[in-house]
Amino acid sequence: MVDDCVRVAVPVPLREALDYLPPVVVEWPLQPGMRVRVRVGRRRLIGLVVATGVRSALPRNRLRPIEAVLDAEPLLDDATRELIRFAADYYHYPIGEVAAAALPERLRNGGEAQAAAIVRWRLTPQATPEHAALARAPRQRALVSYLLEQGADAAPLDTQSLTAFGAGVGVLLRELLAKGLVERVRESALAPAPGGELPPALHAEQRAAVDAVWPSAAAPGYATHVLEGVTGSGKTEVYMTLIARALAAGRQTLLLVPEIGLTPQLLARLRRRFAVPLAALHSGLADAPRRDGWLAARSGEADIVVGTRSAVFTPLPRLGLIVVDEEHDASFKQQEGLRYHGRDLAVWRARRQGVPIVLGSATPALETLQHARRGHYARHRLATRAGGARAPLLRILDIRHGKLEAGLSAQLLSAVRERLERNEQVLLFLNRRGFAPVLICHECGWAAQCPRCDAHMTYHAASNRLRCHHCGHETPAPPACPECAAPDPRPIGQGTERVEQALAAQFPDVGILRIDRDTTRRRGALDATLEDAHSGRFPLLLGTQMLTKGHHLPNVTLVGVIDADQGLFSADYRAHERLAQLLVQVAGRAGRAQRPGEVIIQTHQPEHPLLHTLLAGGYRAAADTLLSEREAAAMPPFTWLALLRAEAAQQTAALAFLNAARKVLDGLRRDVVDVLGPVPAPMERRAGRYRAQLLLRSGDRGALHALLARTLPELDALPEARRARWSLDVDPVDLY
DNA sequence: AGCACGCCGACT
DNA sequence: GTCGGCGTGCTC
Repeated sequence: MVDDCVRVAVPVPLREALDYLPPVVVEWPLQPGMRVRVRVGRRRLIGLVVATGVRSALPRNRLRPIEAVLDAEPLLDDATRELIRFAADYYHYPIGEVAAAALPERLRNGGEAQAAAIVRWRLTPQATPEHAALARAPRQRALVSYLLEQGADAAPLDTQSLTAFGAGVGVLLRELLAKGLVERVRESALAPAPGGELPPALHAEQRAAVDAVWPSAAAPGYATHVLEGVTGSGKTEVYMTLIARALAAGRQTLLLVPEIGLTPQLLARLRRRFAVPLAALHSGLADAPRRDGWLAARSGEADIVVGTRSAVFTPLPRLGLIVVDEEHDASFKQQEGLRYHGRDLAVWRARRQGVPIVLGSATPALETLQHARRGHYARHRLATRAGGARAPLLRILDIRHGKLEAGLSAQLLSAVRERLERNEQVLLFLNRRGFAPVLICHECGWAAQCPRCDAHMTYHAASNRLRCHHCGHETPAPPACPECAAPDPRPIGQGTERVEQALAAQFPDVGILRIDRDTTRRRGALDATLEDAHSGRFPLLLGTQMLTKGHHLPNVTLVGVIDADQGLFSADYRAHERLAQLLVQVAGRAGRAQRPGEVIIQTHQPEHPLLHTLLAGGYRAAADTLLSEREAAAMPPFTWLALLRAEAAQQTAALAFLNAARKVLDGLRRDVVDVLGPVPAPMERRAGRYRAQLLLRSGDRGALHALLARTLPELDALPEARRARWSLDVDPVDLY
C-alpha cells in the first residue's frame, strides 16, 4: 500500500486530524498548510492539511477523497503550523479548532486568499466624449468628460471620489468598462505611512536596553528580554528603536498589545516614524480588512504587524523581532474556547523562529519575574522618567473613622479641591461601575438578587434599572420592596455613577468625565472619551480599570484610589498581584509632566503589609514578597496549574462529571500531581447554570501535561461528559 | 460541535 | 396509528 494519504485538521472537537485520500483531480501538489474542502459525516468543512504522504491506520475503503483544494500554495508556513501543533498539545485542545482559531474569519470560511484591492479607475486612450458608444448615454459621457478634465497624468480615482456623479457611479463605470473606455487599476490596501519623524535621543538606560536586545546590524537570535520600565520611562521609544533596527536588517516586527492598547494614537505614532507598510490586527476590525492585514503579514509586504493576542498566529516570513507590550495584562489570556496565553505562545514562537522577544511592563507578571530570576530571561530596567519627571508620592489614607460621602473621605475631597483650584487635573479610580452594587430593603433586609446568578444586581441610576454584571440580566428597579412592600429600597455601596453624582454636588462648576464600560459602550467611544480626557474641559476624571492602562494624561497631578479594600480581600490567589499592578499602573497616570504627582489610596486596612511593601519598596519589593508567598503556598510560578471546569443546569451533573474525572485521574499514576476538588465554583450559579471545578497542580510541568494527555481522551468517553459542559484551562489566570 | 439513529409519549 | 423528545454514537 502506498503512503499517499493526507492528514487534515478539521474544525470539529476531535483531538486528532482525520485522514483523507488525495483529491481525484490533482491540479498541483498538495502540501501541508493548504486549505481543503472535505466531507465530515454529512457535512462539508474547510480543513487544513497538516501532513501529506502519510499512511492511515484506517483501511482505504473507509477513507474519503479530498473534495477540493482551496490554495495553490500553503497558506501557513512551517513555523505557524508548528505553533498550532504546539498550542493544540499544550492547551489540550482539538487541532482542527486551533487551526481555525489561527485563521482570520474570511479564510477560515474558505474565502480566497487574496486581499481586496482598492480599485481605482482611469480612462483608456480611446476614450473621448464624442465616442460613438456614448451617443445615447449622457451620464456616461459626462463622466468621461470629467475624467478627461483631470488631465492625462492625473492619478486614477477611486469610486469614493466620484460620488458627485451619484450613488450609481459604479454602474456607469462598469458600463464604460464594458465599452473599453475605462480600465481598472488595482493597488494594495495597505495605507502607505508618511514616516520620517525623527527619533528623540535615547537616555542611557534606553540605549543599554536596545543594545542588549539588538547589539549589531545583524539580526540577533532568540532571547527573551524583560523590559521593566516605570510608566513614563520611555518603553515605547525602546520598542521603536528596536523596530528601526529590525527594519534596517530587512526583518518584520510583531508587536502584541493588550486589547485596550491598540489605539489610534499608537498606530499614528508608528506611522509618523516609519514609512513602511503596517498591518493592524484587532477585534474591532471588519472581516475583510482583517484578512487583508493578515495576508500582508504573510506575504512579507507588511514590515510591522500590530495586534492583540490572536495576532500571535500570523505567519511572518521575515520575522526578526517580537514585542509584547504590557505583558502582565490579563487580556493576553483568552478566556473561552482555546484558552491560550498570547504572551506565552509568543515566547515559544520567538524561540522556534530564532528571534529576540521583548516583554515590556512597568509591573511584570510574577511568572515573568521568576523566569528572569532563574536566568531564562534577561532583565533590563528603565528607572528614569523621561523629561526628569519625578515619581509620584504614594499615600495611604486611613478611612476607618471619618465620614464618607459616596465613599469619598473629607481628606480626599479637600485634596481634590486643592488641585482643582490650582487648575490641575484629578483622576479618581473606582473599579465598580453602576450606581451601587446592591439594592437593599431597609425594613426587611431583602436584597436584589440576580435570578440566574449567585450575585447581587447592580443598581444603575441613569436607567433606574437593576443589572447583573455577570450575566447581563436586567429588570426595572422596584419602587417598593418585593418582600414587604416598604417603599424605596436603598442602594448600598458605591459605583462610578454615584461617585460622579456626589462629585457633581461637591464641585458644581467643574467638568467631570466618567469613563467606564457604560459610557464607552459604542465602538470607538473610548477613543473619543480619551480625547475628551486630554482636552482640558474635564478637570475631574472618574473611571474604572480602563482608565489605568497606559494612556498619557500629562496634566493629572492627583490620583485617588477610592477603594483599595476590594483587592485586598479577594479569594483569588492572584488578587494581590493584580492589586499591586493596578495601584502601580494607576499611580503611573500621575505627574508625568514636570508637575510632581500624588496618589492617595483610601483603605480600611492601613496596616496591610501589601500596601506597606508597595509604599516602601515599590512594585519590585511587592513582587518579591508575593513570590515568597507563592512559593510557600506551592502556587505558580513555583507550580503549574490546570483547571477542569464543568457547568450544567443541575449541579449534580457538573459534579458527577468532575467526580468521574477524578476517578480517572486517581486510576492513573499521578504521584507528582495534586488533584484538588471537585468543589463548586466560587460563584456557584451563573447565568442559570451551576458550575464546579477540579484543580490539578504539579511542581513538574511535564508530568502534569503527560497526565492530561492520557486523561483527556478518557474524559471525552465518559457518559457524564455528555451531561455537562466542560473545559480545561491550562495555566488559568483566575480560578473563577 | 453537528448530525443521524433509535426508542418511548401526546397528538393530527 | 405518527411527530418528536433527547440519549448515544460517530465523524477519516
